Amino acid sequence: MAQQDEVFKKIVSHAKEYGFVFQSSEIYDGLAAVYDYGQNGVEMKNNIKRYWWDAMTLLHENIVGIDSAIFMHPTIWKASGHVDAFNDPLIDNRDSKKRYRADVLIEDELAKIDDKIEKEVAKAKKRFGDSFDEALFRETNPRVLETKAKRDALHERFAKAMNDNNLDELRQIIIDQEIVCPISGTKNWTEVRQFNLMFRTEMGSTADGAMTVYLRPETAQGIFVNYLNVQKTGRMRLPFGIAQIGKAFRNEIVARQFIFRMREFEQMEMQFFVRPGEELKWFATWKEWRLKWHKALGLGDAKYRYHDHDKLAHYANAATDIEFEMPFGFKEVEGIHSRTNFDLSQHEKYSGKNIKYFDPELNESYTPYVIETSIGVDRMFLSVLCSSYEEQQLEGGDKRVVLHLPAPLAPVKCAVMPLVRKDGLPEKAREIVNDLKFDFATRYDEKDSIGKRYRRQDAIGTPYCITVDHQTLEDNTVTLRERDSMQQTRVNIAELHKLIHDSVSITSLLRKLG
RNA sequence: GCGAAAAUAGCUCAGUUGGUAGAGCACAACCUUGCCAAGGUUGGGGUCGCGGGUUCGAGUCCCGUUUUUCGCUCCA
Repeated sequence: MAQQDEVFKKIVSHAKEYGFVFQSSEIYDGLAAVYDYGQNGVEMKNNIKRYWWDAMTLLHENIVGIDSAIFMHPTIWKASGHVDAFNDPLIDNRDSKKRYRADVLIEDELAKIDDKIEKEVAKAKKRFGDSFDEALFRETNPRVLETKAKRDALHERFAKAMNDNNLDELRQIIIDQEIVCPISGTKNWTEVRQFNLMFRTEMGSTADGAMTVYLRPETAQGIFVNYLNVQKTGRMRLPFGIAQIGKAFRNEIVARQFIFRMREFEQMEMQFFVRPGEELKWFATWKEWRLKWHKALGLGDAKYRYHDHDKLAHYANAATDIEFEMPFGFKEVEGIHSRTNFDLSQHEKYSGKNIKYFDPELNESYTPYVIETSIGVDRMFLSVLCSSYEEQQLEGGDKRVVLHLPAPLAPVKCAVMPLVRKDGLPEKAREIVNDLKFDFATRYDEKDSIGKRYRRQDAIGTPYCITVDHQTLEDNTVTLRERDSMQQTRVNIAELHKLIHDSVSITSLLRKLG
């Protein structure tokens, strides 16, 4: 395990050194769990997205894409359950390490004070028997009145703090009331923190007219609220799917492991709408299709496994993860969920609009069931990077660091280099670049020894290096050097385009999917 | 969130009991060689994460803070 940590550290360093991933805001000491993609990272990430997008929208005639806005009507998040599920002020006790809802602790305290009053009343009742005037007692007894005054003051203070969402005040109340942890019995409390999954902001430039909106915590809802628009304008018939790639935002408490868990991340989600009762059949189909998509990259079949959920979320009736073996263990890369008709029903309820699908074959309206496939772009990126990284021992004691990226995902497809920087070889190499650059990400490099230049390309996973030598000037042939095998073949310049295209295009991957 | 460790050049790291910041690689220019990195010359790049304190003097000691990593916890 320690060795694997070392490898992961090297991969993180490599990602930075070669322009794949940088810490966000690095010159300002960084921003926790936020990362930027560099010049090579963005190319690879775009290739991953292209592969997914094309696999969804080109290979399935009943799947179309959309691009919904990050801002959505706030009620959408009420309907989806995101607002209620994560909106509590939480406080930890440092000694017991238990976490409590601050408002519940204070409510318990209020209840205790109420008990005190009731006890006082009960005591008096016992003492005075039948002649006891309870109402009068409550209104006149000084001890009851004093306790009740305290209670009301506390309640008012608490209500105001909750209303203002004043977390410091909530903590101050807990301290002032000397509330102790039921387990440790101590008052060693942390700050009160709002545990809120969603990032909140305001829409509207004037303070009084502003409305609270959220940065979407998932892209799926943008699909649900548009599904009928797409169905009607695209003349879609069930079953059909809507695909979307976009940023999502979650205020994770613990965000860690490089780009595996970030606060701002990118999702590729596809919601597949089916007839009620057919959802489990489609769930099984998508489970299989999605794994096939992963395996076509050739990162190694043994690196994948399913993880079926035993505990299901409130909206699901079946769920599985596709896990990938990262240096820190098997981790979820994609989730496939049978979400029932939960989301669409909720939106129907909260919007008050009829968003049922009219099925012309059955001649009836119903709320479709949904199969969701949801994959994290950044996690996908990390899995590709980790499984491609190798420190290779070569014959003769040499070492090289090479990224065995699937060629269609590589940020640079080919590098053209003159063997020497004279005799017209650079000019010839430039000619080749100027032809290839229209179709492939192509680099030119003439600096340092040829071996060094090959290694530089290995480090960023460039599948092909094309070298121009003196023979090139005579017969228009070059050497084509392949990254993984380091084998060189002599080919005519006219053949380059096809040779490269056949292995670096996204199409070559798609064909494996049939 | 709790606990532990770490932070010095783009990367990997050294820096003695506190005394004027270093190496290798990388980068730039020039020369040389020319098919699997690490020839020569020269050069650029660091207020040692940030803030405060102790001291005549802090990369080094103390406090705080930020970020990262690991374990626990939480969450999908």
